[in-house]
Amino acid sequence: MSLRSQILKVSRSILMEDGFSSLSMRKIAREIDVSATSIYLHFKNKDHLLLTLIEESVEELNRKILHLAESDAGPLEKISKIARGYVDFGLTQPQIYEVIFMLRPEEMPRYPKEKFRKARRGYEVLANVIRQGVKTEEIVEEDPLMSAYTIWAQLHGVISVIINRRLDTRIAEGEFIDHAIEHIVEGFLVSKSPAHLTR
Amino acid sequence: MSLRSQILKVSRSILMEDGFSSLSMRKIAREIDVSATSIYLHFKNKDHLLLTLIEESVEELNRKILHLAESDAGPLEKISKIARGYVDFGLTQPQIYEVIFMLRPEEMPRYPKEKFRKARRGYEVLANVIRQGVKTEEIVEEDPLMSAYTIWAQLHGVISVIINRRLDTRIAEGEFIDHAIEHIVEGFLVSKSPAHLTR
DNA sequence: GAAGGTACTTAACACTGTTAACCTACGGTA
DNA sequence: TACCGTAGGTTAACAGTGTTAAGTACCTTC
Repeated sequence: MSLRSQILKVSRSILMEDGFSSLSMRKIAREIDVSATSIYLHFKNKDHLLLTLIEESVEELNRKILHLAESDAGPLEKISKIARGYVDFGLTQPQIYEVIFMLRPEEMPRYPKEKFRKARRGYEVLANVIRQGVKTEEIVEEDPLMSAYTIWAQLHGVISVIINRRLDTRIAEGEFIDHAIEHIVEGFLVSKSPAHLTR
Repeated sequence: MSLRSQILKVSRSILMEDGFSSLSMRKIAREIDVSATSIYLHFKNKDHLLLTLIEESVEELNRKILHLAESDAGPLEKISKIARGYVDFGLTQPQIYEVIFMLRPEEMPRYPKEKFRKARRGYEVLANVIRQGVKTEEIVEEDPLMSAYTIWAQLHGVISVIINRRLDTRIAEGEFIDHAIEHIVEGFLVSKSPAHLTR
């Protein structure tokens, strides 16, 4: 097992167990029993290490979303499924999700910016599902990309609130997620369908 | 001017100009021309300093939301106005908003937890506007608190996406905000109103 | 066997939050 | 007036952080 992949593995486990704030170069090195500076032989700096970690997770997430989009359900159901899949990913891997979202592209060197575009594929898929629904006239929406983005932003809000423990204790987490997804998906559809209903 | 209020003032300006990551105790002290340890005579630690900073901003935000809720508009319009007011706050004071949302209550000592409840007043106000709309039968919603929370989470997502510069370059920021707010508010209403329409 | 490169090390720099110990000037009291 | 305590600072230090420069072993190729 190469040192590079050991670094990634250990980083991931520290992230999972102790969270982002206690992930340090020296701690990673200590757990592999190697000097901290060795990490710099395999990664330019800490940000690039995190970026690599992110890339793997984003690819996993994209595969998951693509899989959900390829199921033979109607567009509406697909959107619901994708929404739930996205929320699930965020909640089962909160530390990874946190890092994905916390890392700032503009604070990074030039070329990794390209890599951030990979993360966009997720809502390209969502936009395509919406376009598909527009074709079959199940959805009325003049700007699918904008809608995909809006849905995604709202889902991010839901995940973020839960991860950051800002959810009111009076509100049950599961119920909140259900309510929010229903709200996001239905809302986006029905808001465009008065013409549809009055037909 | 007391040292305590000088610390708060300088902290706020560093936060505004250089962002959260470059706000350090030594930097604050340097700008006031005082030793770094002096800060600890007025604040228990960095978290408590940030907490004080947050408290002031949260109170400002609450006043703003309360003011919008007290205008003599209909419940629907009020919800839109509150939504826009909240987004405006997040976008005009991104560093403050970031700190408000990044600071983790569970990583803080016991008593400041109480202070985090202040932040909740914002959606208590929103929940009351919804309840008011339910009374006048302009809104159909069986769980106003849950809805207020859902709206708030979604708005947070919108702000968060913009602040973290995750907005696709193909999408105009202003349009995105309009679309999202419309989506959040309309969606939440219309999704409950098929019974209303088919009456 | 000498040269060169690869993969690592140690030492160091400039930061970070935070604590302990010390100092000093002011106010109240014996 | 002399003492004492406290309020409000100070300096020195600890343990941690990311990162860089220089040095060292070993392995391959000429």
